[in-house]
Amino acid sequence: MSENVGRWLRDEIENAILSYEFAPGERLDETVLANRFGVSRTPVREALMQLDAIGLIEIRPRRGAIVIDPGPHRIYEMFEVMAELEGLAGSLAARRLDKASREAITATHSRCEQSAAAGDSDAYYYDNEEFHKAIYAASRSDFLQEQCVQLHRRLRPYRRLQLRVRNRLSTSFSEHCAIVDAIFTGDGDEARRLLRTHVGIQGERFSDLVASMATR
Amino acid sequence: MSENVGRWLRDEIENAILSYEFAPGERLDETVLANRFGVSRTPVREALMQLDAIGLIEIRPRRGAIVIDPGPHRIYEMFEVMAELEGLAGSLAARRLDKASREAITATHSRCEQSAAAGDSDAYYYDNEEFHKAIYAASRSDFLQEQCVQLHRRLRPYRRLQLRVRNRLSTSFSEHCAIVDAIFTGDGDEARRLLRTHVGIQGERFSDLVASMATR
DNA sequence: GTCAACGTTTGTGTATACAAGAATGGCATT
DNA sequence: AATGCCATTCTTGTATACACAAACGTTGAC
Repeated sequence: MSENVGRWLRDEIENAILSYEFAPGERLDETVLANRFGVSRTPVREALMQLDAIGLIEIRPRRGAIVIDPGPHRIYEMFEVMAELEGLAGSLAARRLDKASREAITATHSRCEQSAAAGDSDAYYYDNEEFHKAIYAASRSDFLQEQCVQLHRRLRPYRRLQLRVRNRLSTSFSEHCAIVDAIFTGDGDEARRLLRTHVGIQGERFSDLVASMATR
Repeated sequence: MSENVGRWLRDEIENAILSYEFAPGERLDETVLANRFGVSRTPVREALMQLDAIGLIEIRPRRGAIVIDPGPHRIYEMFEVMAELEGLAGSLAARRLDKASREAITATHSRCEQSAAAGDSDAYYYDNEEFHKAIYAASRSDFLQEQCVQLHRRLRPYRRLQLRVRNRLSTSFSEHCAIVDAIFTGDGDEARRLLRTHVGIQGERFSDLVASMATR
């Protein structure tokens, strides 16, 4: 639990939104939330203001807060930006790689290998996250790392859907192998290119998924 | 003035920070701010929470808020990310250019030409901003556009310093010409490359500036 | 029967009061 | 004289109360 109620609530509500407990478009009543978490309206409001600033909810003056529904198109746009940022992280990582980062990438990469081999998509989902975070860290750019982590977090629910797709686990892992190779050989441009497609493909897959659901 | 006091305060304090009225590292006392703006502490706190979420200030639990001092290195990192995002915007703009965007770019571009010819760095500063925003808009990616505008805003104070540098106006404008060319001919890769260096060079110039001030 | 206007109700926006934690200064002790 | 501890004070964190705006339902008129 966090140091003060406001931040704790922010994390709590953020998780609830990201796990679809609070559905997109749903109205968030301050009093209801306050009762639910057993606190007064004040910290609830503070949490909501922060979530509004992050862009997870929208507070319409005097009309309450609603959970933002990004919509398929916007989610695709977010993946597009994510791809670009990860590409940059990869290219910087290739240039600036040091021993510690190299070890971190190797470690998370082999954990991915194990869970991919076991076909455990839940484990892979988690290990994959750590792998990507290791690359952000290896970029040695604090700002870039923060931006990546934040966007990664917001895209989490949409990424989760995809690993269940047939063969995605093994494809994803073989892409990882090529990325690790490029970074370890110091080929920044190649790392950038590979990461951009590796991430970008998720946006496209998401689009396909939505399209197939819409036409069904 | 905005629709409610909290948001108005957020903008007000944000501007004060970006214009160095509240210096980096300075402590922001809630009561003092409340008195200064003639409101109670509640909306002040709400404004501060939002600024914390955006990353302009840091709220240390039970110890008050301080204005974040990014420091030269972090500012360089921010320019690096900005360069990447602008590159993406340019490449998308080249691919998706429509009549309206083309006209907007042309219009802002020629305004830049005029103020560059007049040697009016203040006017150029403003026109340059509009030119870049026209490119963001031309990318037709709402999310990317928002991210760009936000980062652009945060980097504003550091960009302002640089236009005073000798010859920067004409160099900047000739870079613009090449960028417009690439976008209008639909050469996305070239637009990306040009924009990346056009923006990236500002980060480097900023570094040089800081270095020269430090060794003086 | 339908639409508009008014009143009621519900929920947000702001202020204030109170509680709890951190900083600061003084006093005592070594 | 310096350092450590305790008390006081100041500031933040949370709750509550009140004010005001918006939505909804009801009633009346056309």
